[in-house]
Amino acid sequence: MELKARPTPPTFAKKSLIDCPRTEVDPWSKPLESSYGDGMEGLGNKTGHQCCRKQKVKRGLWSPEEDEKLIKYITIHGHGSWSSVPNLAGLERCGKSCRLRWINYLRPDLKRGSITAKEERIIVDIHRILGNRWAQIAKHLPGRTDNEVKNFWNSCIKKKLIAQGLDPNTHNLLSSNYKHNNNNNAWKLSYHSHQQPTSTFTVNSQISDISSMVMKAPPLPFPMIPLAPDTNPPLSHEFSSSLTYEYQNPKTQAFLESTASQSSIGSALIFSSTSHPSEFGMLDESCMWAGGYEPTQSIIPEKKQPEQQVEIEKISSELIGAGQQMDASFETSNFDFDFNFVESTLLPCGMYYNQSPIDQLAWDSWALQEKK
DNA sequence: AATCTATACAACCGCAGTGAA
DNA sequence: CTTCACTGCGGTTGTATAGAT
Repeated sequence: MELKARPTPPTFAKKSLIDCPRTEVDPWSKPLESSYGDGMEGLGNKTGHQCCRKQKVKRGLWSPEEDEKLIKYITIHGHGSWSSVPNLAGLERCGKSCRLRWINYLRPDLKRGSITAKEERIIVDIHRILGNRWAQIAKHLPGRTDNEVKNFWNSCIKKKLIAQGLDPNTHNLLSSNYKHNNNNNAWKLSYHSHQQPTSTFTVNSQISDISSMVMKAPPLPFPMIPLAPDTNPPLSHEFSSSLTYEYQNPKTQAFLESTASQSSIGSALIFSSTSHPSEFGMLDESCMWAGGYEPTQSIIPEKKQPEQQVEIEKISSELIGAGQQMDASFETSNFDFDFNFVESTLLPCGMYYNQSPIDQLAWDSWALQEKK
């Protein structure tokens, strides 16, 4: 069997935190040989994996030799039962460790390299709805693992949001609950927050250029972030349940209905509602908010039939062509697909966007960039 | 040059869910 | 119905490395 050659490690320099986008880490880089787990630390270790307690197992970083053994075995035999993999592959590791190594590092379909700005947007947008459900978020990022998403969130995005005065847990404004420290230009939580959420796009537009903003200027002053009109109920976790959010506008609904009747889309769930955007994910597995990114084939499951894919592309292009702007994600009985449009009148998460000339401008320039 | 500190990310831990015995 | 092994997930820790002092 032929194993994939390792790419030549690129030279890289660690960037400053502000630049955040991940450093150009060589995906195949390995620490010094001497640092690999060289003992049988798992033996008799009360805190080790259950499966490790019965046998001698190595722990710590994997050596290239171990990687090769695992790759070779799984490529030929598949993993089957993970607990039997170590023995069959000739590894002194526990099954759990093998599984983790394969899933997070050795799988051939993993995407190597830094997380892109686009992927970052997706992570932020979905996290806003789902919270720390890393595995769910990772499903929207082909080739990325939950561990990777989680690490990126903790080491990068979280800091960016805080630097903008946004609570990374709720994505709401931090206002008085976070105190800005002029010395280090950072926001620190001082007590429980209770604020208005920002619009989807507001967050995205800031994130896309946060490095320069933070570097060259103090953190964004709150007034730059559009606030909810007085006529709206308070948007917070003590949120009024009287307000109902609807995912879909009549125009798109009609369009999809007509399309569904003559295509493979079938029983598309095209309407749902909730009292708060944060509940979108809980409403129904088949309909969730996941706005903020472009229609993309990358999130379309591979199992999709070619004709379905063509259909999706057609719908996406027609919607875009019609100049609609709306964020939405649908799942039909057969498959799911996502659109990126923003129509402020439809989606409260994005409803402030049109009311802010700053955001409108940011949107336009972002959209322009994305087109290029 | 040596040491310290911060960062990124790989790996581990413990828990929950599931299914087979 | 209970037990147990297995798997998947989220939180946390460990470690190599870059940059600062």
